[in-house]
Amino acid sequence: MTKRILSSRARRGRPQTGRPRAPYHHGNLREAILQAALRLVETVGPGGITLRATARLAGVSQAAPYRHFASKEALLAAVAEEGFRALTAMQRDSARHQGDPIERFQALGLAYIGFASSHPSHFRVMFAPEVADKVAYPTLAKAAAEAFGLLVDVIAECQRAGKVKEGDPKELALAAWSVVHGLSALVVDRQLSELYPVKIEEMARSVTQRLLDGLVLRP
Amino acid sequence: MTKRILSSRARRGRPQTGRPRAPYHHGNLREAILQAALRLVETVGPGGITLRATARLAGVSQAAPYRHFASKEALLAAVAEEGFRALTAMQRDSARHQGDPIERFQALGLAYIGFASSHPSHFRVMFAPEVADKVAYPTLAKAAAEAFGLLVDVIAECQRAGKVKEGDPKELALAAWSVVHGLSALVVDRQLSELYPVKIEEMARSVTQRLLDGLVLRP
DNA sequence: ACCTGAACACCGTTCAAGT
DNA sequence: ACCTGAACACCGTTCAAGT
Repeated sequence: MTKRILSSRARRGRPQTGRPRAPYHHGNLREAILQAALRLVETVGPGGITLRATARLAGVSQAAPYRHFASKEALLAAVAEEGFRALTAMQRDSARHQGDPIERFQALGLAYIGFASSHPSHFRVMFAPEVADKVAYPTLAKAAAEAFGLLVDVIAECQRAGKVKEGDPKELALAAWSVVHGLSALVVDRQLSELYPVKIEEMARSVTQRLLDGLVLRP
Repeated sequence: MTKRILSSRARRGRPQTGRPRAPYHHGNLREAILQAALRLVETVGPGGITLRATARLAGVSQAAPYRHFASKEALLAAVAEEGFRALTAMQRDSARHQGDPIERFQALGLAYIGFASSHPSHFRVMFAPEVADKVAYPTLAKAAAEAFGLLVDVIAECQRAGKVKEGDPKELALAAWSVVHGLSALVVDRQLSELYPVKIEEMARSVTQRLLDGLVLRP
């Protein structure tokens, strides 16, 4: 407790004598606050990300974030948006190296679960109730839709190549999203720790395989 | 704000003159607090369930809950446990009426998604990070394991009836759990509102069908 | 034995005031 | 135009004191 006061005081206090102060945060305070929030998510978890702690970490007063974010919710929405961007990038990257569309499809799923298990707190913020209102956060909605779009596209590709059953690719993508999201959520929420003590990657492969067994066209 | 103060004061104030006070909460305060928390979860959502509000609703002082719950986390764990019990009951009930094991299997999945979509806040508490530590809450872990056990049992039944592929029923159950949990989580976290505007039940059927296509034995 | 009141260190948010 | 300080109404948690 005492420790916390001291450290926060120290961090947010006036700059140490000798070091000149940054020029009143030359315009990119929004970015600095967002970066601070992203750092907090990774270090202290979703519960520890408070507006005041973020401001402290960014070296500004507790009221300063309100110049750039309407509320804590809006800050969380920005954090979530960054998460969807990172997820999309990871997925795109892992699919790029696969020649076969079925393998690209599986790579997307594995990358999704990989992102979730390596960034559990960030993943949780992406699906937190606070940011569920997509109408209020259209750029977040767009970032989320882009990740989903990757799946739909690859499934359509598989169908064109005659490797996956016919049907609305969006519906198939929803089934696929449900499995990988489900496993990710169970891992992130630590529901599987004792129930089934195998390695995550192994589970991911087995679970996506079960799904593929249902989607793949058998000659 | 003023409204909130008044209403909380009114609720937690001394009993109105005329009505005799209950006999110092004759021993079932734990139960009363738990019930208050369950009511709060349904009415104000997971974010609104605070220890102080729960105490107010139960008509006791803010410190009273600590006699029965070690922390807010412990209260949430009790709420989550109740949730798993209710889920198990709903699932058991919906499967009871099905003759065919495959249909029982599908009924379990539909009941899971049904529970999640009709009690989204409760569902969220059941998988909240605060209660993820199963070692700290063994009775919660047991309640959660019981729900999973239903799935494993039905899958084993399907296998015995020669209707589902061979394999570790736990592994198959994990795949099944992932799909229904995934869809439930996406629904609860309102990820599907615009992406795919069909009714939840329809999605549930389609998604579980996709899974079955992968598990069912084809002659 | 069980509960209350008051206190402490936090929050999110607002708003007048400073540069 | 952008940020700070102080304030307000909340929290979770602790602890001496009451019945």
